[in-house]
Amino acid sequence: MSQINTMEDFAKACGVSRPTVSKYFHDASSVRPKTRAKIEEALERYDYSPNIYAINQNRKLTKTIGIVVPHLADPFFAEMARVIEAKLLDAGMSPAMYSAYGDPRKEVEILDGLRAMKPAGVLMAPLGEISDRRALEKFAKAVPTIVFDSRIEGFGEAFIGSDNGSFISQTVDYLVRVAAPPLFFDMATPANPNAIARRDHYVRLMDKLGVEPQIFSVSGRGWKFEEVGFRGALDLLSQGVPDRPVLCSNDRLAMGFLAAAYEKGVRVGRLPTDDLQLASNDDHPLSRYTCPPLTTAAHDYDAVAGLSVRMLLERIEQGSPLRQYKATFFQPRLALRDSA
Amino acid sequence: MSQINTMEDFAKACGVSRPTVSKYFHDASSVRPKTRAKIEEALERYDYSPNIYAINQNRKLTKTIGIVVPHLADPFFAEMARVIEAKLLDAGMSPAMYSAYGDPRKEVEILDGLRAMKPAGVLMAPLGEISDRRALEKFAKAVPTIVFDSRIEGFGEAFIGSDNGSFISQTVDYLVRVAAPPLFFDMATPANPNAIARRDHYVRLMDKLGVEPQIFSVSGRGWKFEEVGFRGALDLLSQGVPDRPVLCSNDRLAMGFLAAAYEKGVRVGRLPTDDLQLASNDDHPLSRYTCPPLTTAAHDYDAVAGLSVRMLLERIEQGSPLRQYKATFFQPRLALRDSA
DNA sequence: CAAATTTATTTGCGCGCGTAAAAAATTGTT
DNA sequence: AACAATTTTTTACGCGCGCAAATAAATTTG
Repeated sequence: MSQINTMEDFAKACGVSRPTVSKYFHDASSVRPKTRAKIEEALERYDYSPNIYAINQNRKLTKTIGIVVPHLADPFFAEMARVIEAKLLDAGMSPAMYSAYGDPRKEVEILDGLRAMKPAGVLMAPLGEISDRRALEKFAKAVPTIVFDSRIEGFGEAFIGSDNGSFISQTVDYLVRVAAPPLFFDMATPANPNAIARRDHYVRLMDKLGVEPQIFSVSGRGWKFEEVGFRGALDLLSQGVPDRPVLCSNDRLAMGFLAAAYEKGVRVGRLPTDDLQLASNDDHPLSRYTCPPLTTAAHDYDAVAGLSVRMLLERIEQGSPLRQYKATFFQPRLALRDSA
Repeated sequence: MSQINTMEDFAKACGVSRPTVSKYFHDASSVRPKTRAKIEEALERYDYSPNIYAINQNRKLTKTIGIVVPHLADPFFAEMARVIEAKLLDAGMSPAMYSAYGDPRKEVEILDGLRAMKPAGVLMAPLGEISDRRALEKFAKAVPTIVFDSRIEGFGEAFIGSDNGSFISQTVDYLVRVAAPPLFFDMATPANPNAIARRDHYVRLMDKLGVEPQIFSVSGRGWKFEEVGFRGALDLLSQGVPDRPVLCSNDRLAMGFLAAAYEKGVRVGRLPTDDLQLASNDDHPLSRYTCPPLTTAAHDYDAVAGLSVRMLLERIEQGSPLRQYKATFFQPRLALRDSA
């Protein structure tokens, strides 16, 4: 045998029949140990690997799992995608990662491309308000889809995310204890449903406390949150230092805020000598290394990723859509650091 | 026609023959405008798309281009991958992104998987010293590979990156002008070839200046550079504030350093009232938002990504390996901010 | 050791499309 | 209108493997 190109060739080289080799590649433990040894021995010598295109053409169920996030250059989603990918690999699946990079048209293109790949399932965090809802729903009808982080009603067979209400109530409660009801700092027109929910919860919480909600909303679009936070904080601080703590909708805005405060000479921190207390949400991977380190409410990355993967795999194994839509919200954990 | 599943079905629905439809999908402009109109009209009504597995099985040359980076959760590589992906999409290719997440075994697995996909080519930033050199070289022999950012000798048909010497000489030169020859702060055993080159250049430069090189190397492995920088700086600063500026090998280490300085009450900045000047390299996406904003040498992200893509596409079109290995190094640009 | 059971082999069809060659139809040219 | 040049159709084979049914061999059981 000069050159091993097909499974036929390879089977001959092992002294085993082709269907048996096929079975082996589908599930190595499904053939007798002796046969398996023969195959794996030949595998060493010839480094043959089956043609994935021929395989996937004939299998109705691919081993591919799509991971779709709104923006991979956002460390939160990068970290999320990393954890999910690792868990999928552990389960023997082939993850394929895609990022819409903030563009809803790109999001649809990704789904189109994904559908052509006949994936076993998809784990997706949609862009949010700006997503093409109809396209997403149509996709989820054709491909088992579990949604994480950003919920869109009517899309996907299940949702796994974090409890925005709890984010806000934990951070607000802490700030109230150590200082006063905070000013809420966010983007005026956020695409992300979590951002919207957080603002709503803030208002509700202030109402409950009998305090007038005070919101500073920064205009701006896209995913340059640090820049938005920076501009907004510059604007806010030029009107004087707030007489109460500031709660940022998310850590990336808070980082921009910190940069602006630094530039303005406003000392952020929890000590009596500091000018302003600042808290935030998400526990962005870098929030421990800001100056000062951010007090923030932390996502349970691993729990969200873990349950998302488990639910998708169950759904796939089961072979039929989940009986009913189920939304799971994990509780954040307060990460007390020095900014508030 | 109840359901359009195959190209055969679709061709019938257009009133065109199957080979013509096939030709259309390969190159839409290769069929007569009238025929093209017929096909595109039917495309609207039936939203058929050819089976990618069947296509790729029969084509020797896939349109897939692999993008492989050492760690996607590092904003530098996330940004790099984003730009490269966009450029590939513009060129009509299908990018597939992979991250080794710092693990050399994973890097090899990615390449194995990639080879099975018969990609037209691959753009790769290898892990560096810890990479399985032999596996990489073997891969590059089978698949057109252009290497970017981290150079490994003997691997790939070309290299595009940034000029480490120029990084160091620009930052050092600036620090010498405004203060004094800097202390160099880096990781003791970096995997990345750029880190090694930067330290070498620093030593050479100090020699040229007739100054004793002073290096503070932090032990630590992996990709948690902020943490390493933080620990190292805590250690360094506990011995007293250096009497000269500090130059960090890269921005992520510098961010950790800044956090440590903040904790220690050491004021970093360029003003006379500050205690320490700190400069760095890379122009990490967040380095403008640190406190103080980092003075750093900036990669030309777009130039590196652009040339990498162009060279790979040329190589693919040409159909044969590049006549000779060519390494291109772009000049960094000094980003003067407030940390030094 | 024979029977029952598990596992492997043989055979052969089908997946959806690429592609080549020859024949037919369409278009452009004089 | 007649011819040449281009484009499309027809026909038919091949890609590498999944998968199913029948048969044969190996293993386990009594």
